[in-house]
Amino acid sequence: MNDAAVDPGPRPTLAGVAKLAGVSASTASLAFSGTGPVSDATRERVLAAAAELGYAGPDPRARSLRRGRSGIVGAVLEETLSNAFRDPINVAMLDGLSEVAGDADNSLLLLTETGPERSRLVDAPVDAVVLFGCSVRLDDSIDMLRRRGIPMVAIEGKPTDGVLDIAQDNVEASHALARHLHDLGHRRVAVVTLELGPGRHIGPIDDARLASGTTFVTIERLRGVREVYPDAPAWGTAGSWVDQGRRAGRALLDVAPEVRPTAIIAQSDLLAAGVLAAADELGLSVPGDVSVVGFDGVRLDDPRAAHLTTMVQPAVDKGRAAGHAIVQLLAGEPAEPRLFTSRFRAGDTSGPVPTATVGAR
Amino acid sequence: MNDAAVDPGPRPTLAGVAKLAGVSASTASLAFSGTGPVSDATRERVLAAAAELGYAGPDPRARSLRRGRSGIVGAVLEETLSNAFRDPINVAMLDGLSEVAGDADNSLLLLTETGPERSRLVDAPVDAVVLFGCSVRLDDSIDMLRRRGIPMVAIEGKPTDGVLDIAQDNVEASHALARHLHDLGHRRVAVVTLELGPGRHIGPIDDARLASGTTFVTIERLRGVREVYPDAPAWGTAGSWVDQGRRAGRALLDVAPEVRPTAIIAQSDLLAAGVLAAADELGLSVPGDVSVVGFDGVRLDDPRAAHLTTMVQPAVDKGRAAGHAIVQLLAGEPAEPRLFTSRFRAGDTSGPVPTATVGAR
DNA sequence: TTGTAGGCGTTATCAA
DNA sequence: TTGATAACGCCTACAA
Repeated sequence: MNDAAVDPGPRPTLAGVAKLAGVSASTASLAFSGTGPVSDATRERVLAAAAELGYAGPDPRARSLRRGRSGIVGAVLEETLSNAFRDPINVAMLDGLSEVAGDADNSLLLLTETGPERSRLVDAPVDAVVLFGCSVRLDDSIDMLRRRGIPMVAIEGKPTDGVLDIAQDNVEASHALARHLHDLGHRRVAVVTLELGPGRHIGPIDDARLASGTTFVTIERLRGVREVYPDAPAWGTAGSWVDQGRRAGRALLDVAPEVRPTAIIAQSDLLAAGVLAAADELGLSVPGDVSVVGFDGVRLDDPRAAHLTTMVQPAVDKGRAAGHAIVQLLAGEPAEPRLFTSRFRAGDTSGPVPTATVGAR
Repeated sequence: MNDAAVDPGPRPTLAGVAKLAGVSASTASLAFSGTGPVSDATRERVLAAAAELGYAGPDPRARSLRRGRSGIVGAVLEETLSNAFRDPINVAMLDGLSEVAGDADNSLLLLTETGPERSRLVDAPVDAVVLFGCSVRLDDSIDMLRRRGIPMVAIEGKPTDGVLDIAQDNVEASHALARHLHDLGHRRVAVVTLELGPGRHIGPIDDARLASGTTFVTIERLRGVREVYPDAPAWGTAGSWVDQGRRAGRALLDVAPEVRPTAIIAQSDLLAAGVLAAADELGLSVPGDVSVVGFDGVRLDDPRAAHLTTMVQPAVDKGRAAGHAIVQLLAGEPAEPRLFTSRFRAGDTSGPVPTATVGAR
């Protein structure tokens, strides 16, 4: 009749299917959801009608309004994806979360709150949210979500009211690393930090800068070191990747031997790998001339960092714990905050302080 | 009056805010969306009422039903996140996509279709979908989405009806790599492939296995090599990570010199890095004893692979292109398929065939 | 500039 | 086992 075969017309709806099948919309709904009692004959008829109309099942948007659930968990990162995922530790946490969330039929929505622009976070149809390290910048959004009753979990975030905390013993673990070096006799020790926020300032961190820092994990890890080395100089990086560590390493190590640190504590394994590369380029032997320790305990492909002295943290478990917490909160059950502990792993990148620093080489 | 201060009661809605502000719901809606004419006084009143009730803005679920848009783009991967993100090439593509999608106010929903279980893909409130390499396994889901009129874009997928193709010159690029080795005199060349699907079979790939393979990119890249080396043996891996390449390298190289390949073509840079590690462990020099080439042109931290001979592909651009296509399709505009080309990059891991294979070492 | 009305597509509740 | 009814919370013509 009509030559406009191009326009498929309005998409079929459940109501349309029901009409064609000669049943009520509610019955058709039951036929699809599998919930509730429907005779086989009726179900067949509904499915046949659906096939005929090319109906692909209930519209997820309508369903989520009606049910009050979207099946989506927001994963909030404060970096671009390529920066965040450059470090395997983040991928591991996300993987653990994804596993548990997936088992509960939830998918992950990637939310990168990278700037101060109006955040997509508050406009996203999420049932719950996991914050991967959250800084002050997000406070407004967090407020909105709290008002909406959206359960929130933070992994290594600054403890915040109404946000369940999945924490890591960053202070103690960093303290332990520093202790390890102190026991080896090191007295001139420098720290290469993760991004301190806000902004991506690269270079020495003085007290004023530190006081204005926003990234909780960076501050905590530095604190742990300074419990042992109160005056340890800190070098801030733009984030956890090898290049940044290399750059920091060159800045810290390419100086006269008598002022050169005998050990460097990097706040991540990736940064440590960069420091090792820098030492290599400067002709310094590790741990002969300088000791290097990392943090995270991730598997690195770089052979130089294969046996890094580091603190191993249970990253996947942390992600899983966040997932479990979310699932519980969504079920209306209470969830407990968690504190994960790191384990010291001795490698071959740390050793006794060089006996004669001056003139050595 | 009531001692139940614990129950915040039902969440406030736009209607509630409107009532408190003494305006109609539609006016309140306008006050929030910013669209349309509202007097400043009224807006103030509405916002004040919202603040008083703790209303955090329109419910995204209701909004997406009403508007027919959720602001969500699905990113479909066929692996666990940690596997997918282990290779920087995937992260790069995702980053490009995220950039463009984000500019258009869309967020990415991570959908890992890792098994044959009922897919979450068809139940997710997505406006559009980007498939990262899609195999036959997804055909049913793709069908559903097509019926629903959800725009789909595939990056390096098997060309499929109704799915916009963002392609890569995999055959030609692999051909070029093989040609390069052929020109250097190599005649005994082996291939280390990406996962072939279905399943994660590791080991030699014979013709029957190849015929049952599902992963398009793997098949294409192998095809390109076989145009030059019709009989090149292929070793299948479980995926693109260094360990897999190392394992493949050991299997292929730890044999008598007279049958050992003089060159290995890895289908990714990560796999190539693994092959280099294996060669190193076996005491083989590169490219003295064996040449190794990769694919992708990603930046690797492993110093051994710093100057890998490879084909550089514009991964971020591919992700961006997918994003642009999605944005156009969502706007009802037509979008063109794209074909990206790779660029040969000579490194120091490929060289002339060893003159005396036998007895060398 | 504001209000009224209707519906986006489902599903929960209840009664038949 | 099925059907009628009523939301879920919002937005957008259109009328006032």
